[in-house]
Amino acid sequence: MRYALVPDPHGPGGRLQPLDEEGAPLGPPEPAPRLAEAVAAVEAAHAPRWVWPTADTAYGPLLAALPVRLARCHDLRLTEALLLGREGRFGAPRSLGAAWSRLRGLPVPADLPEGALPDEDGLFAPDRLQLPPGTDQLEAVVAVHAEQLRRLAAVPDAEARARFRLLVAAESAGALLACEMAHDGLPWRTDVHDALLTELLGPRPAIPGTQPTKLAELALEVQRALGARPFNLDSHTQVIKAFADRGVQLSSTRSWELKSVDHPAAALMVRYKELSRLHAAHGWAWQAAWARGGRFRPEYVVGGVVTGRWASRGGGALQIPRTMRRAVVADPGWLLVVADAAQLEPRVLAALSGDAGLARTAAGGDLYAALAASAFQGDREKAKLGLLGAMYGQTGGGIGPLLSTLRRRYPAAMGYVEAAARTGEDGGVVSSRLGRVCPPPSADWLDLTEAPESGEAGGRSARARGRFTRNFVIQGSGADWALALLAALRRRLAALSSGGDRPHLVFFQHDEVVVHTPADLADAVAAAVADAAEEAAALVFGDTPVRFPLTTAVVDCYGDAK
DNA sequence: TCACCATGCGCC
DNA sequence: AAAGGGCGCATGGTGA
Repeated sequence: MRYALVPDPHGPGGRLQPLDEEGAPLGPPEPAPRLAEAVAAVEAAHAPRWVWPTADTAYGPLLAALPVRLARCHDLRLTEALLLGREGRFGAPRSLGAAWSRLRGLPVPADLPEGALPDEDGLFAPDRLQLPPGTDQLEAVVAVHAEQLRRLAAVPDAEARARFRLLVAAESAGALLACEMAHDGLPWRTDVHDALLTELLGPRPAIPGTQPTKLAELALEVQRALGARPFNLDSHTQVIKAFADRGVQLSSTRSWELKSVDHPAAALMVRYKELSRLHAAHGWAWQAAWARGGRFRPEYVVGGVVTGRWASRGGGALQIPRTMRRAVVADPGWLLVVADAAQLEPRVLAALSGDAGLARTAAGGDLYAALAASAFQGDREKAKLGLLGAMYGQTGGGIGPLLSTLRRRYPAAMGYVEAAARTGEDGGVVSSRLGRVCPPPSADWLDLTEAPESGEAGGRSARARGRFTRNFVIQGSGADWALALLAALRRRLAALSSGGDRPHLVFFQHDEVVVHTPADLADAVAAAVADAAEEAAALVFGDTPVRFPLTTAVVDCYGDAK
């Protein structure tokens, strides 16, 4: 059973309507003055698939008042985007209003900029959904949903259709989870974070915005070592000039270039940049903005990356420096289960391409070691560099011989990524395993000023797009697997409880999950993660000898995991 | 003054 | 000859 749900623009109410599996109404709209209660009752009775314009507008605001977590949903906006890509209309507006307008032959409104809310209390307002004035929101939800189900049924080839439906379901499960993680937050010990910052940067400046003492001292040391007048170390041009004045030519201030420079100021400069970045990106200002009340609450953007990876908005959730993970500490009586997929992308390549030889190296624990043993005389570093280079489209850096070896030993795997690259160079589109389609060539890829190179098809930008599509099939299919993992894990975690407390996912970063759990459930959670990983592999890749093992740690502190 | 771009670096 | 994918964010610098 399915249930359409729309919240009222203001207040705690909304409307529901039961639907059959084809999306046809099973009854009239049901007004719900207290939406959370009505939803909880329906969930208990039917556990339907909830259909709404977007999870962040319909589910997110409901969470505080909702006594249960909902099992399944169909997010119209995310599904619309997936369908549009598949139908060759990548990037067309995907709001409820846009989908409704296409259905009715009306002018299609452009999407609002991501994250731009009209105003605080306009969060659920119909205008955010871009519906034409006077349109009944519930009617639009029901109609667009039914149409999406028809479009899903129209995907040719039964296997591709089944996989694409899985993608739609997993993407929607991700939307539920993203709302829940934003609501629950990642445990963040402000005092530990403070101590860490103080240790590295000196005491917290009394006046916010002023430079911490250790940064100021380092700046002076750099200037002294260069015998320079005071200059702004945060300005590339001033730094390059200061070094040039001492006869050190820099083409940039990148740390790898500074590290290769033989001058005492260079090392100091590198240290300054490291600390300065920490201060700017994850210092006290960041803490005040994002990590108050013992929780870091980032906003995740499901499908925010074209490959299907998630993005985040505000707080740099997916770029927390490793050193800062020390501040992520489980609540008393709770633990963190940290699990990350070991060498996900090469395993994805092995499973996608069906390369029997590569699959053998991916049947056990350390893929790179197995690869090294069979093709690189045991040199693990070479094996890793070569395989990563093949997946990213790298050709320089002395990697040529490694690629030749791989091409000889693993022709199917290398052929797979090379075919994807050729498709991209020729202007075509490629898909992930579950059927997420990459964007077509855009103006970015068409550099008309580029000089055509003799005897070669396509120029620099064509090859750049080839590298993009080459990587898309891997990164996108890895994201498919991760979404399936999340959905499976979320379902398994919902079945666990200890004295009314439940484990919940608190962090997800491409191929890594963190579960915050009552301590006595930690082993059960670890087992659930392992089971979910296997389920994801079977769902996404079917019958494959490739294993997708996880490295799992049960810890008090995120910084202690691996 | 504001919007935008370039640089550089954190994560995968 | 050389040629590495995807992001978000802070800062300085530029031009309208």
